[in-house]
Amino acid sequence: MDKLRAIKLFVKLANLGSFTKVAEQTNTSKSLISKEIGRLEDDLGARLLHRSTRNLQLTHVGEGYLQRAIEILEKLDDADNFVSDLQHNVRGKLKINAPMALGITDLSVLFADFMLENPDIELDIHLGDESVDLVEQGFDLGLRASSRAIDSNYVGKPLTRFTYKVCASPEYLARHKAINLPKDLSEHNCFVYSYFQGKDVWPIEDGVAVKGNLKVNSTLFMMDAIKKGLGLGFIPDFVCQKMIDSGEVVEVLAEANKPRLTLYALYPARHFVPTKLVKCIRYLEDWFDTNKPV
Amino acid sequence: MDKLRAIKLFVKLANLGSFTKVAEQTNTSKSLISKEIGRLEDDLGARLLHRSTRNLQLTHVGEGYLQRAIEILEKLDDADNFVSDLQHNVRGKLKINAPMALGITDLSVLFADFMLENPDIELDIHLGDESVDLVEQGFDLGLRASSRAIDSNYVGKPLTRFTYKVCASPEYLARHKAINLPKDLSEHNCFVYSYFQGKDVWPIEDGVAVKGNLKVNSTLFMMDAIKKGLGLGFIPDFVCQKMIDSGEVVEVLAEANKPRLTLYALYPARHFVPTKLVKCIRYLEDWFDTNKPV
DNA sequence: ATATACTGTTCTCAAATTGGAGGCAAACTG
DNA sequence: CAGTTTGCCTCCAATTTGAGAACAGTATAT
Repeated sequence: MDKLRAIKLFVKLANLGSFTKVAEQTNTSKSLISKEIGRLEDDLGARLLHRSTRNLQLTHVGEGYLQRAIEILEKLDDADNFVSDLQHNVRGKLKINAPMALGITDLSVLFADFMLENPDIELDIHLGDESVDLVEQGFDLGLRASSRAIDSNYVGKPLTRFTYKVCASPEYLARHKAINLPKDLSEHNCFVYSYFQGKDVWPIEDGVAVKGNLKVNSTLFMMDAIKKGLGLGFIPDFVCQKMIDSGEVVEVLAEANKPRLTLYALYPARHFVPTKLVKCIRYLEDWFDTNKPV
Repeated sequence: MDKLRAIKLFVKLANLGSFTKVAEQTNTSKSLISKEIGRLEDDLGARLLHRSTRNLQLTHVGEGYLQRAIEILEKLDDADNFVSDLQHNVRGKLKINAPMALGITDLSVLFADFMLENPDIELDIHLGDESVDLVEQGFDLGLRASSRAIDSNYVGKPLTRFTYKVCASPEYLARHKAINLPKDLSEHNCFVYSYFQGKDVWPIEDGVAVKGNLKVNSTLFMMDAIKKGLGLGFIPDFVCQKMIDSGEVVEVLAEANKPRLTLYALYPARHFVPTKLVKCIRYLEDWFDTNKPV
């Protein structure tokens, strides 16, 4: 028995004061209403209203139950609306995880733009390179750079493709041995990004073991050290491209085989993606389409 | 779809953290739980929890919905308990309607006894001969004297049978014409009970038109006038019997055909009679069984 | 009075929904 | 790398369901 519907019908019946009218208003039959109210009364073990063919009268019990029933239905509506709001409204929090490695550069601009366009969406951005489980940590969205396919529990929308470049300042190159082959790097001061998975091995060609006197978890910090001519860095192109273009730093080993990664927008579950999240993801896609014609 | 059960299962699921455990605890199957939760999610249009084979995690939405769901279930329990209390507790008010005609005599004793035995029941007794609709006026119980069957909307428990007697004082009879046949009454001073349905016709044999100089809505008052030898009265036997036995008044036309009435305890609906009402009705039956061996 | 219209309930029966069993792929465990 | 456990899915029998008609009763109109 669908108690909820019975309660709804009971409230309606109490308002309209007629089984027939309730049936008409709900496009059902009199018999249904009669049965359903009867079932509810059976379930409660009490009579809710006295019926004479021409008159309906709430019982003492019915009186009290009606009041409570109304409250219950209100609370239910409330709960439904809560869900619906969270689902369809472009409002509320959006908890996002992005790797520090690329968070500081373009993403800051990107999300600033997004927030301008969607003032009702509250962003809660966690930058960090630890591999976190989105669901476990309650993230709505995660950005991941990956060369391989995506974990099947998540949907991964590819946003852009990027690669890494080995950068150094012109001064550094002038003052040190020439770098013609990947293995030449082992004799240079190669900065290491703290959370880089391969740690002391740069994924150039088959991988090159490197060492250096700076380890830091910020590519921008690293870029500054490179610009000062202190050493070499293995830097994502979206971080270093502008400086290469301006001549501040120079790319070496441009021809060497380096991984081409894809930046994914990762989000859990495939059904019922909240619209605010959909909006955000779409924004990400658009932004990378227009601002990053790699 | 039984949304309520789905909600209950969802709450249980959120607590136990496992579809399988919920199935075990509810003696149902995994598939049911899965289906039901799925249905709820469909209905809400949102995912309530992320499931990976080894881990359940409430969604943002699910988190909020859970909270509300718990409140809803509490309110529902509350409503059920309210009904149950009102239904089963031997406490609370009992609104009773009884005809004035017989209310003043035995009923006062009867209900006094009843209240002694049931101190938790509050009686609200309305004496009156106007024919009131029990349900409309919110009465739980009505006492009715009737010769015919009972209105089908009510259940009528017969309590006792009684009849009427034509009474006069010995003095009155000595000072007036003899009364041998019903029609002789028309030449006597016959008191009329105000609310008596037949008004000026006493239902003796085929009915006898009478007239008199007293009209009152209390048989006790009338009895006093009779005892003083002022006239004749058509009096229920439970009012006059004792005085007849003691010789204070005398019955005339004892052989004439007078209506035999039944006193009914009338109450609405045959299902789900509140226990306090059941108790009261049973008390009435017992009382009349033992105290009134007519 | 008699007829009429309208009430809520009951009955029947076809149709929809249901829930359990078993199999499934996935994924955490050791 | 098995092995176990998880949630999900498909299929089918069984139950439940609800519309419609017939019903019993009553108020209103004639």
